[in-house]
Amino acid sequence: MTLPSDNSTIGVLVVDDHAVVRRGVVAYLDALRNVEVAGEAANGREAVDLLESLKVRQQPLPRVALMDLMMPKMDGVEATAEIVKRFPAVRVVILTSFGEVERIHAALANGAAGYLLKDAGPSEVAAAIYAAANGDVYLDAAVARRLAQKMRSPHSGVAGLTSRERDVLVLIAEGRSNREIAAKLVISERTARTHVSNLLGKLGLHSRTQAVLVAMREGLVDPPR
Amino acid sequence: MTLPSDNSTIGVLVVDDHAVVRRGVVAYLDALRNVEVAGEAANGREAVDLLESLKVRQQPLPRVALMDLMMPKMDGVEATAEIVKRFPAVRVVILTSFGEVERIHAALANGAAGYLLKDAGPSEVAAAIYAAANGDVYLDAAVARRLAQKMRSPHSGVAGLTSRERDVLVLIAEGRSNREIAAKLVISERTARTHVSNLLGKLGLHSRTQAVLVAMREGLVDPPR
DNA sequence: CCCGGCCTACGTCACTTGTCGTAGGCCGCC
DNA sequence: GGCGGCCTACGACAAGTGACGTAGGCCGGG
Repeated sequence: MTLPSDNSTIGVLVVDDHAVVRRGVVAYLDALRNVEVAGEAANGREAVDLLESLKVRQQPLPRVALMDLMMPKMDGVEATAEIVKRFPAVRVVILTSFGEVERIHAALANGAAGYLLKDAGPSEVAAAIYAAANGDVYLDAAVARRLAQKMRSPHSGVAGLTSRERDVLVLIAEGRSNREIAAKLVISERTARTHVSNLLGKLGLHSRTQAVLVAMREGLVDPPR
Repeated sequence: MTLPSDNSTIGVLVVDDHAVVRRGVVAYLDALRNVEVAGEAANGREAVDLLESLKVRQQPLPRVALMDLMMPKMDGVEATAEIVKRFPAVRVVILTSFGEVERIHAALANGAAGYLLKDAGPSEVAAAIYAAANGDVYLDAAVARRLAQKMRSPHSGVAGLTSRERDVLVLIAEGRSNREIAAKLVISERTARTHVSNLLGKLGLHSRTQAVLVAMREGLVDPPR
């Protein structure tokens, strides 16, 4: 674990919809001498608003945001994009329960500076914060492995799909029929079926029901609640 | 919030696969004077083993176990059943992220003494522990509402399904075809289709793909990981 | 004992889904 | 300019799916 290059205290914003988790993270951070909890937020919207209000009051922004994915109001992927765009000085580290390849991709593509799983211990959280504050990117070992795994086989996962095929897959995972998909995407039902057939082939599946599970597993859609 | 009837310290076993969550819960509990963390476990198996080893060494068992659902090795529902059966003195309180009706039912049917959501604050956790220690059952308000809601409409949710139909629904939610379902359940494919058709009707659905989503929403199956 | 509900099973029909091949228009890259 | 990939679209066919009605055996409650 590398300490940050300067000695100043690192402000950290904790974003999670579960109070228990925020409490746990804060407990982790309290044990770190050069880290200070700069605030808490229960969802992405709150986080952005909080940063905004700090900015207008010309108060110092936290250097790092520890953020859950899967929150109401605004999820972590959206919030990351928003924060990276509007507050480039704030480095976003994802801290989430699940390692879905698709969300990992999305988060990193949106400028996340790290990705942790919630079974991480205090030292990993610390390492990720220090890395982020230093401008580095920290990936949980399990996450990195999963990412590398998918990289190696470029045509196995959802990564091998075209953007249109992903659109279709998302709709399949919402329980839509081919007809509905066609209507939503403003294409003919035949074309929708072409996309379905092609994506099933690429994923090595034989039915849309299985496709639903793959879409969930890869984090392409939220589990229904 | 009612304090426990006697003054002795309440031992609490914390069971969750996420270290951060355990840390948060422990932080909650540390603030309660008459509660003591009696141990931690990362899954149901560990929890049962820990209780077992305490028992053989004739050490006092915790009065309450705070348990997550959805853990590797042994999930919370199974673990609850096991603990209630083998260690009746230990009251199990569920503490989980999601309020799926089906799991709530399963957990309570297995003898859980409470059901909390992870967005609960410290006071709710405390109330649930005290209630459990007193022999009462504590239900999170949102959970109770959801439960009551489903009670009122006996034939809308998965509750209206026969046990065989639930079996079929679970297999549908695993992406199985009618033929596979028939093979698994050792019935004819026609019969499997009868069950499918009947359960779709009861749930007000028109395709097995939608049934997958309902099964997930109700907690009848785990989201695929 | 009879009734109701459940599980089993079949036939039939309509519809949906998935496969295969084909093909034109568009766009970006070399 | 040519080539490749993508999106669009169709025909035809096979297979899977879902709806409806029917029916026998079993079991538990009144």
